[in-house]
Amino acid sequence: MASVTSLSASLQQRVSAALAAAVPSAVDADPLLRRSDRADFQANGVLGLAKKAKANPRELAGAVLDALPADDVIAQIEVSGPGFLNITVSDAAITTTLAARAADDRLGVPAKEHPGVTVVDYAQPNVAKEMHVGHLRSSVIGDAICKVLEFGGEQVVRRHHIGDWGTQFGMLVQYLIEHPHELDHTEGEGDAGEASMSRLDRLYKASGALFKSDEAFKERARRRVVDLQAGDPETLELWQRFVDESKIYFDSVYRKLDIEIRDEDIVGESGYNDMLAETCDLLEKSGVAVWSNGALCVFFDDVKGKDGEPVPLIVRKTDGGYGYAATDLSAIRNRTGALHADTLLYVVDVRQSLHFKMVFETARRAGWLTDDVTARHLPFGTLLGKDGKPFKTRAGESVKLEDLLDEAVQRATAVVREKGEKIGLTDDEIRANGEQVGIGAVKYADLSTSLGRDYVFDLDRMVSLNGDTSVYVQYAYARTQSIFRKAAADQRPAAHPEVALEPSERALGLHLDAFGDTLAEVAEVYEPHRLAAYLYQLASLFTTFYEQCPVLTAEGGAAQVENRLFLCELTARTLRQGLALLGIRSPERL
RNA sequence: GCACUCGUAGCUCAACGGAUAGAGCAUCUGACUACGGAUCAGAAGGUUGCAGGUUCGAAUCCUGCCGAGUGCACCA
Repeated sequence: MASVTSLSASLQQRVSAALAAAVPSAVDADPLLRRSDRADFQANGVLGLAKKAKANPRELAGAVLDALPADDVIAQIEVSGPGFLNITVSDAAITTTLAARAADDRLGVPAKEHPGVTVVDYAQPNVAKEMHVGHLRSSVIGDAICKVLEFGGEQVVRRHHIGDWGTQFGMLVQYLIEHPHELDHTEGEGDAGEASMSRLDRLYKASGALFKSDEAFKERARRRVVDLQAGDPETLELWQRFVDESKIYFDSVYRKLDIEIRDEDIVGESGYNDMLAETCDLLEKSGVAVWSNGALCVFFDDVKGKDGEPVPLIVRKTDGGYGYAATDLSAIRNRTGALHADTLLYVVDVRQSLHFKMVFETARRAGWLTDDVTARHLPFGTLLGKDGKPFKTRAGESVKLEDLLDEAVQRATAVVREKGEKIGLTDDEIRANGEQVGIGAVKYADLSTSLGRDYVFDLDRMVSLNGDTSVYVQYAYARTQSIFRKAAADQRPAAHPEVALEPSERALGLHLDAFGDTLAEVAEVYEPHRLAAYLYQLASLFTTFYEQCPVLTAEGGAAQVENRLFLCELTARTLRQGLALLGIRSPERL
């Protein structure tokens, strides 16, 4: 259980010290150490420093070089170009560092000594409604962020802010009262989630139609909303049936998506009902919110509408009802208060940016967000079809999430089967692989592009199993396992620092060493696509190594065989761990 | 109208102020009795929307244009 300092990090420290030795005023100067295509690493920091110290950059670089002698770790160091330092590390240093990683079950990745509490708000489907592609991104990205943060030692509280409250429940409950058996389960129904959804959908549509056509029903539905908000027990009980029924459905979709949603983490909009009145009260008394046209509002200097008039955040509506801002603000109070969060993350559609900006600002004015608390909206873009327009069915409806997942799995299974039969997989294995590959492909496509942008959802491409896809990464893992199955009993992984490394081994090794640094970066900026890029690169470096360096039949003798097996093993563990953090499985045979 | 986001290879996307802007797909050329080729090696492909500015150095920072998307009082 020992964390390992990466070669990059230790070089960073040493170059920094050398900079300080050369220029005493540069105690905290950043050496700007980066990977390089001209050596293993390059330090760019000398240039800026030379400017400040009014020194000749190349001379200064020379002075830094003198303060940084070659040793066990640094095989070579030279001044290049206008004043870059190119650094090459020794083979032995690479192998030794990797051996330390292999000896740790966390691959040498440190966990925070003083973890904070981060509340992540993600995966927020709506009760009584079908889940569509829009729910995919929040769920997949949120899940990956939670896992990466948790791995880094952070205490993560998941919150699924489901849409379980609002005026539409008046209509639904009233309809259920008048048609009491519409949510009853029938004997021997197949897919429980699907059955639940079809009941809810039927009821939603029927009640909606009645609401439009029947004035008397409309009126009864309105009165039912009042009962619901007043906490009438019978009404609440029926409302709860909708929530419970929906959870059966959510559960089945999330199981398919291979994302764990725990019941205690589902705290929907209704979960903050008890706080709404007080939230408004506090805002009004503190003067943060004021009454305008009968609504309780918060105004901002820089938020104006089309007519140039200021547009407020409405916490309480003219009819006395609470807007969703009241709910979001109450949730913040709960999260910073009762949950002691010091970071709040919201994995929510980019279209709600302005809303969150206003909510956070309001919370700051009210003192519910202090300087010690970070609140961040992590906005994701819209899914587009191949035509560059929002992803819809031909009929112009939003695509059901389940249909999309089913199709991905179906296509993946077809491809997996073709290969699987050649290598003798059973039918069950093929089916399992099809799910892991298909779902992985969908998740990877979502996680490999930067968050904020819209991205084109092209099932053909992501299940085509070529190029920058999860399957390529999964396949690299399967190959490592294949080597181990093939290895003789006396061929075991073992690090041999004395064995010289081929170029492709060095490249693989240096990249393996960067796993922890990459995770730290991802956790800091909340950008899972950096991890996806890292894993793709790792898989790519591995296949090059695999091609160029025979493992079991290495010519350098037993020590080289062991050392290469050792590289394979560390690669396998790193790939598997990295994919797991993205919520993607690693089949053993593919 | 105002605000936010974004314009990078034919297409889909990367790039923490650093050297020659990188991947994948598609195209072209090579390599298969294989530690399982779902692979690899290589080629070609760019005025980073345009114009200024800051800097030793800009896709990245600043300003102005052009273009696209999204949002803008009681739905969440």
